[in-house]
Amino acid sequence: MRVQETPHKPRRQESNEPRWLRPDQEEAWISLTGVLLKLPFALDADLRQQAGIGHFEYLILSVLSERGDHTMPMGDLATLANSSPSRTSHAVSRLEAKGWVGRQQDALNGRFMLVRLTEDGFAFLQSAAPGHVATVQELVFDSLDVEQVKQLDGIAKSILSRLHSHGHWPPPGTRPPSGKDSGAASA
Amino acid sequence: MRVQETPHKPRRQESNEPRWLRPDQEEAWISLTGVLLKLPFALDADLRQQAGIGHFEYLILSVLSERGDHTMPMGDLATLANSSPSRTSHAVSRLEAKGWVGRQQDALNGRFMLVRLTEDGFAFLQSAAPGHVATVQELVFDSLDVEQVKQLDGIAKSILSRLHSHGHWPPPGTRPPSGKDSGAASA
DNA sequence: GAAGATTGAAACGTCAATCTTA
DNA sequence: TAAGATTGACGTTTCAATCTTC
Repeated sequence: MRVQETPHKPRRQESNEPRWLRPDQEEAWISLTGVLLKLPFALDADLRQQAGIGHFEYLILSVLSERGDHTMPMGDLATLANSSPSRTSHAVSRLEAKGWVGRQQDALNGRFMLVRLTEDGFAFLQSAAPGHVATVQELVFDSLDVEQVKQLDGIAKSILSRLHSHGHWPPPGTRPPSGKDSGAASA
Repeated sequence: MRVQETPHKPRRQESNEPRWLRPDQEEAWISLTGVLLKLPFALDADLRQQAGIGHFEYLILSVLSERGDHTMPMGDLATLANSSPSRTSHAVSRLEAKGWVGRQQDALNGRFMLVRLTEDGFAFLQSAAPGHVATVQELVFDSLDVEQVKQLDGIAKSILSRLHSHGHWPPPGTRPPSGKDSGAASA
């Protein structure tokens, strides 16, 4: 960003005046951009090295593991993993090839595809989790005090809320989540 | 995420006890993960639709435009764009194909490759900037008060600082930035 | 026909290997 | 031989088109 493209708050656009960023917003935006580009890379690299799996695939296993029966319909999985149906389906295919998840049609409604975490998948997750949690602690939380953690949560939730209400999410091809699960994977 | 893989703060690892996340950290982490996955997608999609260019390529043009001569060595560009030399080189090639940047060897030291924003590239940037800035305002800053902007900047800078000091950045193949430009693209 | 999910091709990012200049 | 940069192959993500079930 350097979002304002600042070189010149150029000649105002003839028609309607653009709203440039305030200096403090500008600075925060540059910092945020750094996090947006670097942190996912670091998480991915670390996880891939420690566990041979990407951040997003890990997230899928993690989401599944939180269900009592370790099973969830594809669409809900996509929503909770903050992703598109397509991306989720591809990732599930990869995980299936490793034997860590299985697919089966929903017996009650054949349109739903149920994704299930296998025992091997669960065992893998258990082995990978401590290392990943340690990395998250080290990279994100060790440097934040209790107050900042609360602030971070509030700020992130504000942004996510805007994203949804202004139609920048979800991506095309997504169905409205079933039940009360709207918005962020926030619980 | 759901980083703790919470299903079970399982039997503690035999050797050394993993540090799970506190509940407030857990919640903040889920929120942050949502931002990490959704915001870049939204920025990319919006920019690609409004201007036919990706977020990262836009960032490159933007960084170049801030130099008085609209020119910068490849390595510095990579650092300021929060990226790897390889990714930056690929992106510059794409921009070059569009005629928006040019490459030329540094006359004084032939190892450096100077990247220059062309007039067409600058004109494009000027046309794309207002729309992009408006999106950033809408998605990120419209919902944050002055206090939160300051908090966000502090939190992001803390995370970036950790990333660097713990060796999770920069990516392999990067040279130490020239001069005082270490760390985040923070100004 | 609409909802849910998948597929394949194209675009992008990463990694390791290579090339060039100093 | 080291620094800076590039290249190509490979893996992942996106987008649009398709398939299946209701």
